[in-house]
Amino acid sequence: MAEERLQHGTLSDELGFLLARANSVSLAAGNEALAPHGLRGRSYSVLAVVADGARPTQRELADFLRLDPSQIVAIVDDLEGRRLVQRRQDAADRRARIIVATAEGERVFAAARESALAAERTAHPGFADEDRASAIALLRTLAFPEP
Amino acid sequence: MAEERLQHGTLSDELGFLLARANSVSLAAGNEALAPHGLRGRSYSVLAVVADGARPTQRELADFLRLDPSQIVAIVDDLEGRRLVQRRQDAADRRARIIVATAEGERVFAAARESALAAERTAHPGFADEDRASAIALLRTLAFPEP
DNA sequence: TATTGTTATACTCTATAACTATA
DNA sequence: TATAGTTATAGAGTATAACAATA
Repeated sequence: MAEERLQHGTLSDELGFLLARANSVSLAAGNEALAPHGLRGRSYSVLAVVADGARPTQRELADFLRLDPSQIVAIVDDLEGRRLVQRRQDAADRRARIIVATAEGERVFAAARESALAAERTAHPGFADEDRASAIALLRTLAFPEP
Repeated sequence: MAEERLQHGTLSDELGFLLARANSVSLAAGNEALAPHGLRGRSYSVLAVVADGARPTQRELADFLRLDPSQIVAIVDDLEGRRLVQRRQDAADRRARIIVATAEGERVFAAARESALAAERTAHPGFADEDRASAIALLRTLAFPEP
């Protein structure tokens, strides 16, 4: 197969390319696993933060997930329309909306998370459990670079 | 800042989320660095494979970069229009087009690669050189999962 | 003045299907 | 029948600017 021949080129030494390809593999598997729950990668991420009880504002979600605030509006509109999350007024700052999960939102998230983690394992076989912790630590340094 | 508080949630244990965020950080820095060369992440990747002398067909590029064949058409059209690559007939299979770099394409790639690697370093500070080799190895297993 | 959420818009990327020419 | 490249189209994701309410 051609892939093997091309794998030894200069691109395979670039973080950017490897991250893009690994993300593509992961996202394809993730979207497929999340579809039965009516979610995609982005809406799953929003629901995950909210179901965690973090009570984030939309702005905090945008910063954390690296999505534009206007994208958060659309995602929260969708999730709210399906009664999975609610917008609450922030008592301290009346401009801000705090997003919380409904009981149904927590149930959907718990089921979706099972599917997502299973998909992660099948999408990345040969990725041993003992590697996982160090891999997560490494990816955190790439995902949250220190200024 | 809110980011620190949210960083301890369940999402930060998921490969998919960390890959998506790391890729977002990397891509933003990469696109900015490549813009002066008239390239973006995807066209840079195509040019990189071709400038390597790999002589891939468009189908091989699609598989390797995980882009749809129709996307390769558009990217090669763009690069060919700017005289950075050429389409060649494959003598063995007249359906296939082999993509090769022009001398100008090799020059543009060499300059772009300098910018891309520099951007990689600034986008991911605290990512020590001694870590890099093992990180690359790890990301390869995520980017090219064994079937 | 600056920030939060919102609306609007344009552009890029992704996914699919169909067509042609070759195998 | 199947594959390589191409065209077309729709949907998802990204980026920017402007606005009202509030700080």
